[in-house]
Amino acid sequence: MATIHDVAKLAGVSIASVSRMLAGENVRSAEAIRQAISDLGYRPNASARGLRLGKHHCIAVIVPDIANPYFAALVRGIEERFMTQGFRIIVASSDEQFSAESELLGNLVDAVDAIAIVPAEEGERTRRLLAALNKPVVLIDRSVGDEPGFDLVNVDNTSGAKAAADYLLSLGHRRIGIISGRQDTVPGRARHQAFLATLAAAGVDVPVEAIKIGEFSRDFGRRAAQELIQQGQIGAAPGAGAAGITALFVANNTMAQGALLALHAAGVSIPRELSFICFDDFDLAELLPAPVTVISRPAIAEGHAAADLLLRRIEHFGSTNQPPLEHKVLPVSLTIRQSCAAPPFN
Amino acid sequence: MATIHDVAKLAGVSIASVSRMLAGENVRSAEAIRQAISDLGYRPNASARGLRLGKHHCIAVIVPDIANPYFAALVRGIEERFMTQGFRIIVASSDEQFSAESELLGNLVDAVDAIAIVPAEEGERTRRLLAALNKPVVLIDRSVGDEPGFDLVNVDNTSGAKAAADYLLSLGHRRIGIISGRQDTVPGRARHQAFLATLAAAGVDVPVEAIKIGEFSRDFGRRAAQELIQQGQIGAAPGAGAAGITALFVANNTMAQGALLALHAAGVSIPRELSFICFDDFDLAELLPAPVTVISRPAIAEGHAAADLLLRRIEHFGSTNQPPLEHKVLPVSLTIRQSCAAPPFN
DNA sequence: CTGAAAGCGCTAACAC
DNA sequence: GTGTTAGCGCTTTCAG
Repeated sequence: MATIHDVAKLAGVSIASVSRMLAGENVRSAEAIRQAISDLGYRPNASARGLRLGKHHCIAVIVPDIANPYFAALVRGIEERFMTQGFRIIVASSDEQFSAESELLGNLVDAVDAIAIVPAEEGERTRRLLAALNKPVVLIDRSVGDEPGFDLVNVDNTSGAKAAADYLLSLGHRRIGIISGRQDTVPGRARHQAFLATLAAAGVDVPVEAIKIGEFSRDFGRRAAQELIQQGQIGAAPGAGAAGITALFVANNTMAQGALLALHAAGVSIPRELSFICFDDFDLAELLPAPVTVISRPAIAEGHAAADLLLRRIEHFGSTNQPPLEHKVLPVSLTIRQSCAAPPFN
Repeated sequence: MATIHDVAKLAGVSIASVSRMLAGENVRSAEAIRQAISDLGYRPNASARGLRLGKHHCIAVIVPDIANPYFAALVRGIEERFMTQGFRIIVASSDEQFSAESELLGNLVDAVDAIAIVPAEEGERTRRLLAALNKPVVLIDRSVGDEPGFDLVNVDNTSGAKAAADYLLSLGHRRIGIISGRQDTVPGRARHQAFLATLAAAGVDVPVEAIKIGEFSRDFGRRAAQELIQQGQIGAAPGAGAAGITALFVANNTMAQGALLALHAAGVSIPRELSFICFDDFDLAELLPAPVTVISRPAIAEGHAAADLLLRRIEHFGSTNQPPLEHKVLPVSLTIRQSCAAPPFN
């Protein structure tokens, strides 16, 4: 690999001139240097530059699971923005584990200029971990306490859950079930509470038997739906099911897929026996026997927004006038398809 | 950030001793050093180490599109292996563009020790580009010419396509259509040819009107299916369609999703009017009105295999006795669900 | 077993 | 405008 010295020698100048030209300064023998650079196929050594400048032009992106389509799209959005700015992206999956996340962060801090993260855990220890990094951080989708102290991008979970509830209500449903994600996360809590509050405001109470709370995973979604079925909440014989629910809200796509799997296996007909609505769109949602009505959110746009916030903060990092903390909330939208209908008589 | 000097001073030794301890050598004051390290929260600076050693403990992973679930799973597999070995992963999407890929590679080479890549293009110029990197490279899914000169991991496309053809044949289909991906790629070619060859061996010819070849994209899949429908190959009135096809093979998941969308929009009933089978499993394939029968491949395992090959090559890199080039072919399997049936009478 | 010192490739004073 | 030079933090000779 050619170094700056080789270039300087070939061009007949000092290494300083080469370095300057590379930095965009005016140099007399610019042409000769350019020539030498291309002759030698010289490219500056990233480690040396990183060592010298304390900058790496590299961002760490940590998500719970890169194989989850939502996170993949999010990463894509972040990538799109940063690549055009000459930054590299290191992506890693935390597996929803604080310990893994903490280890990853430990390995990556020294190699990156900033961190974009969907934290595995929203507790105080995550906030401390992140703060200790002493680097620009942007939180995505989830927060870390009420006063995170970092920029934050997420979607309007409350409006989304409210829209879902209003829609179900407008269809005439009064006995509604809900499968929610972990309540120690912002999306988990916001969606759960907004949904129930909207129903409550309309005089509709959700009995505890019809509330399932657990991991944001396909597996939990499936188990929760199975329980609902076994309890007779869903799919009881028509007429007999006065106690059962006529509609189900599921708080994210992975859980929804699991629930759909269980519902399908049990032969529950959607929307005839049960109206189904969930948060997050997913691939092929429109191809299902009853195309699923969803609250969709803009994953790629979230990635862009997060990148923009981070870029701004990187720019001002170290200087005294930090831009104020920003919390960007992106809108979600109700995509009506065919998984919801008026409740059956009984 | 604490440096090795701080640690040395606190432990009352020279920086050399600290460095040695870190390298695993025996040192008298190991205990004091360990203490100092943890007191200061010291972690070696990656750039400095990279500069000094010419190694970065970092791998570049380049895929066409990280938002494609197959590639996301592949990346996950690679990640799993490397993370436990203390390597970082830089992921980037090439968008199926040689130019983008080439630029990415240019930006990344100096920062990584090896490259895992699903090349956007399989031509000679990609081979040259990769060879010029002078780093360990593993090709995944696609090759770069007949003599790539790199380790390669892919799946048994031929057997998979053959299995699909045999299955359709065994069901009694004789008029079969195919939607294939770009023929300048290994998977595109292998699947296409094996499928047609298997049919031909059974005396079944596929008319040119029933062969669609294009991008491996959802969009092309949709267009191809639409054409098939418009041409009267699919969905013609029963009895009238002696010229139409009774089964369709689609060569990958994204095209299959597009085709399914078009078929669904046109009201084609699967498998009553048309049997449908495709390469690659996809999320929720089992939830569709007619759960899709597929040839599934082990994305995560491919990632593991690629990582293992690369690890081995990194280890021996520079030494004289290079391990021989390896081409690892992983098996695929036919997952029978309900999208295929015997052809309708007419 | 240990410390001093050289140097990886680069940038940014500093002096001209 | 230009060249010289001092490190960035680390590993690794080389003496001891």
